[in-house]
Amino acid sequence: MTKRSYFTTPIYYANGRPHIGHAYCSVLTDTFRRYHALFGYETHFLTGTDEHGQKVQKSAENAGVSPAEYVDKMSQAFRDLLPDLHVENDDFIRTTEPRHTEIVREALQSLYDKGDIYQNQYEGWYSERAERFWTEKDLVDQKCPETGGPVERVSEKNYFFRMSKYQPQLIEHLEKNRDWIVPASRWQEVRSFLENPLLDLSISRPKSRLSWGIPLPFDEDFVTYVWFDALLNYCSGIGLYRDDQRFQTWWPHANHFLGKDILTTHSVYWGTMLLALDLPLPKRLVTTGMWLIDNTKMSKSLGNVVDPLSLGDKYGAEVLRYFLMRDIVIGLDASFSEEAVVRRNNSDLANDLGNLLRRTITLVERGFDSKIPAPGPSGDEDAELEQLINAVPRVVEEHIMSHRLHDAIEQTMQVVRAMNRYIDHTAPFKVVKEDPARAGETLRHILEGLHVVANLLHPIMPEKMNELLSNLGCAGPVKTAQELHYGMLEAGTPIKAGPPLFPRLEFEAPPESEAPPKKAEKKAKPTPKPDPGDGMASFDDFLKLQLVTATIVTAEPIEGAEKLLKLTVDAGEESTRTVVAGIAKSYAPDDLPGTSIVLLANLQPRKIFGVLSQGMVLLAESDNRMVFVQPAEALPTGAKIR
RNA sequence: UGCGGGGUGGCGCAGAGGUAGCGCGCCGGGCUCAUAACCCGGAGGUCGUUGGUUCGAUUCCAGCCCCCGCGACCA
Repeated sequence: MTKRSYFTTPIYYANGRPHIGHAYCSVLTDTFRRYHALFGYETHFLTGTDEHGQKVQKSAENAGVSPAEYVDKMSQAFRDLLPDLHVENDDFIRTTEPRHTEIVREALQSLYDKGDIYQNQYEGWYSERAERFWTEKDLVDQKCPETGGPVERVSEKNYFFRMSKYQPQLIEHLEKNRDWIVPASRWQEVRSFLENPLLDLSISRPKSRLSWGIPLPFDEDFVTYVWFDALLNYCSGIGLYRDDQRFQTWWPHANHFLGKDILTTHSVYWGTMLLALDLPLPKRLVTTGMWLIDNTKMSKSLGNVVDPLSLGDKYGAEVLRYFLMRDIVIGLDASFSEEAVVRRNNSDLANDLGNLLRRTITLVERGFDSKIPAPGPSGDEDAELEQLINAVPRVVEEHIMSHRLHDAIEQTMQVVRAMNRYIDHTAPFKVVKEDPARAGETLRHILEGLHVVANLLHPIMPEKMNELLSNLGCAGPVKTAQELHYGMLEAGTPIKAGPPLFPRLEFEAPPESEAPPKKAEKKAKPTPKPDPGDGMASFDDFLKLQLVTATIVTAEPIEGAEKLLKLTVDAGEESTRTVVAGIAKSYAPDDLPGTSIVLLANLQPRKIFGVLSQGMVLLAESDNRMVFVQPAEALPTGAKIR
């Protein structure tokens, strides 16, 4: 029976540029695909971009182009990243392609026909300004909590997917398949999520508000929203409803790789969708952790987004791949730093592997006319090394099949370390003078070991390992790991010396951070992205702030909040404002009325603890005490501060 | 208060019911074929804390403390 594996990454949302997280997931999936191929599986690898939705529509508007033009460009950025990272995908799907949209419509229609999609009135408070609905609870003084703008009661048609109907079946599947979700802790998480009743899933948006989507086949005034649009790519991409044989070939062997942040959508939403569609569930969900930057989540607003392309340029795609695969345990978070990349390159790749290759080849060049030495007398340590070399392919296979990639790599590198020990102990560089045949035999052992190691690391660093294999006089990697064993190199084959395979790298600290951050400072919130212009605020920047004097009229605690007070302030306007301030630890509410303060009047309103705060009170902080900033003498309220 | 993830030698991380491992770094030695690489030896941990289950827990359970992410205590 043919062994098969079908691999997917999430389709990436075409509303931002690729970052290290995308690169990681793509490389990880690619690595597993290559390992499975090495272990005798036929493989198929699909990735792509998710291109519909509000954000894309809006970004396109902002950019002054059509959504189609916009996503063409963004999708290309993701597509280009793949070859740069030596990712070899078989297919790249875009959710705007007819081969996808048609399937989505057919799937929706079939669910509609069987009654799993139903229409219902959705009633809520719609904020024109925020372009979204709020529930009664969200509202603040009957205003939009985000913008402070008006909301209106809107009742509109909406289509729902009967997700709740499939909850028991999904739970059953989960219980019967303990290994459905990797790692096991994530399986637990999903199970506990399913202990609460599922709600049905809203899957539509009226075209009047969102035109950039796939129209519902049974109601063209609506487009489908997110779930059916995006998740179904995993099936449309392999021929669902179009090429049954192809679909049957791959779908039962689906391995979805995904970040832990989208586990619920993939296990619960996608799971129930498939049950409703009478399709089998994917074989496995492999949930990855996140790369943290300086122990903080990477985010645009912090300005710590790591660009995989520049890193690839700087250190080489394959060094980056090795780092990403080696320095994180699948499912756990790890912290990313360039320094760590350099360290990993130098210790594992340059010192251990590259240097071993180098010294071996030099010895073969000098003592054996650059040809693989003929077998010679064996010594005490030979058998042990041979055994190790022959065992490692199966060890790696076992680890890979249980998604323990870091163990697989570690075990492979152990062979390299063992060979460094071996070459030291057998000392061919010495022995060659009195017993060339014996020296040749020891070198053969190293070359054979390198051959096996190169094949086993090939899924992680395909080009570098091809180079290594070519140094050993091999045309390329083995077809499958089954044939991989000690003794595959032919005596007399010319070996080729090349430049160092993995040069040592120097870590250059970025110019800014000459002082490493102190431990004590770690607690401090990361500072927001510095302005491009050297951290200085321009005069114009300052003028944007409307600072005025004001007087506190009333003050009261906020229920449930420890540090917050709700203030009513008079800023010289026709009506007073409500402002929330974090001063409950420093001031008693009763003492506050009449206090003059400085108010930042044009701050974006924000709902805090159910109270809409319209502005910010300027405070100075000292010893954890918050102290009002006040004018030096009494002024009328509303006086401008410049 | 909530949800999730953590607290293991100087640093970065594995691990798992039976008296702790890996890499880096550090100290001492060796080698000279090699990319200041490689090899040998060494120092260094009461596995956050307190109870419980157990013949036995760092590994299981409960409480507590601390850290990180998300969220309503940030405006």
